Amino acid sequence: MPEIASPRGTRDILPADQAAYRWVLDTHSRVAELHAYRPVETPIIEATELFARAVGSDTDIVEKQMFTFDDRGGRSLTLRPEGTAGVTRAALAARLDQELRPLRLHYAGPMFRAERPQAGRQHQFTQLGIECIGERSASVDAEVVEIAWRFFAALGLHGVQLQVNSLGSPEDRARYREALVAYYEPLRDRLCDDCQRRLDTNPLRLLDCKRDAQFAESAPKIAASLSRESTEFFGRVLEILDTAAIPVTLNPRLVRGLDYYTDTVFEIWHETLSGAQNALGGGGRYDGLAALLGFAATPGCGYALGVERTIMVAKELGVAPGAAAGVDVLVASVDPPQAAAAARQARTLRDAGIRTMLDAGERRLDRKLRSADKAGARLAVVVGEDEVRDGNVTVRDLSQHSQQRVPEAELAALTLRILGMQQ
RNA sequence: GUGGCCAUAGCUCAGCUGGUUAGAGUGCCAGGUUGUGGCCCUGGAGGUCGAGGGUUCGAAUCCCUCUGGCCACCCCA
Repeated sequence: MPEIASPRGTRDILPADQAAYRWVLDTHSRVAELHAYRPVETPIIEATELFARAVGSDTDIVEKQMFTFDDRGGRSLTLRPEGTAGVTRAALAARLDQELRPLRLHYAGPMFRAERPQAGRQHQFTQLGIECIGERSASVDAEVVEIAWRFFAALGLHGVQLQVNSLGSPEDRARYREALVAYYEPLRDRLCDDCQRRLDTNPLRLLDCKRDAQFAESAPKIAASLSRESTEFFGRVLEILDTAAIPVTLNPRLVRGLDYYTDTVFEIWHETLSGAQNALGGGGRYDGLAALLGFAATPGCGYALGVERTIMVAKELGVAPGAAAGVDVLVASVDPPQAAAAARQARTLRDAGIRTMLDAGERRLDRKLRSADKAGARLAVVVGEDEVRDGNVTVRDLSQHSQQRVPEAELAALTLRILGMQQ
């Protein structure tokens, strides 16, 4: 019988990988909370309708990338492909925006998309992000971009590049859409199959088609379709970012894949990611989202970043932490009769808050010490016949090659002192 | 979803044009040391050669299907 493997496009996050994940997640929580964002968690499954309405039924995500199934009552559920729709639903359903406005939230967790997997693209991946809900202001947009920027700075990730654009209001987008259709319609026969379809379903996406890039060059620019309000709004966002010394690249062709975006949109790119998946994340303003979900119109702005891609880049740059030792002290018995005594010493150390591994098996002492090394323990406590007879323990410093025998009553205090921990 | 490359011990890989019981390094376990690690020596375990089917006297090797990984496209995290 063949062994059971993890499903296609999924990965186990094994102990050796945990340090890097925690580093990224903890750093993000810290940076977000430094900006007064509070943590929130939402279900991994949501009503399919949530994403159909929020993300847009003509988007790739909803068209072909969702894991959707019926529950026993025949209701259609979907494994969340992104976080903003769920967080917005949760916040507005709980009326949190009526307690505090704007509402600042951060989150992290697994997301699911059924694309063909490859490096940096999995069926299940981890995303973290923030949402600022309830205020339309340039200052909020700049804050959101700045938090992303500061997050990567906190990780020591150099070389991130901010791509920024404005899509304007829904009306602006509609106008721009018309302009694009008017421009592309005469060219229809010369467009690729995908683009011919996009022309009818989602003309904005024509812009980032690589095959038809030649036409995009002279296509109408979105800036020309922006209302005065949106133009000024975007101008203020850029101004604040400039004041904050956050370098941005204006990219008029940047069109985010999700329908709910309005006005400011941005992506974060890194050159070390292979060309196809060069985005660490992206975000923007979504003033129309709440209404799409059936709530009172409520503006919002946020971003989402890929944890696995961030770790890939961090490893590439050599700034990711390696596997962390999971133990401080190994307590080893010498012969079987000392097993109980060794267990007692281990309990003493654990009561003092020291990560302690007990090895009271029947292996030879030298093998036990070898394991202690491998596990990354800094100290070994040897419990043999003599120690038990005299009420002592031998405390060996594995890096100093030195050891001392002390009364067992002093074990915890001595260990804490050597480890540099507070009593 | 479309196209291409790939799949041999836990890991990194050998295995010539199909020919007996599939190898190495490393890791793991044990012995060398009546109780002291990172080195060394010796031995051992570990593979239905990704899975299933086919061709053949004979398949890790050739063919088909499936599964999975990688790459490109699409798009994004």
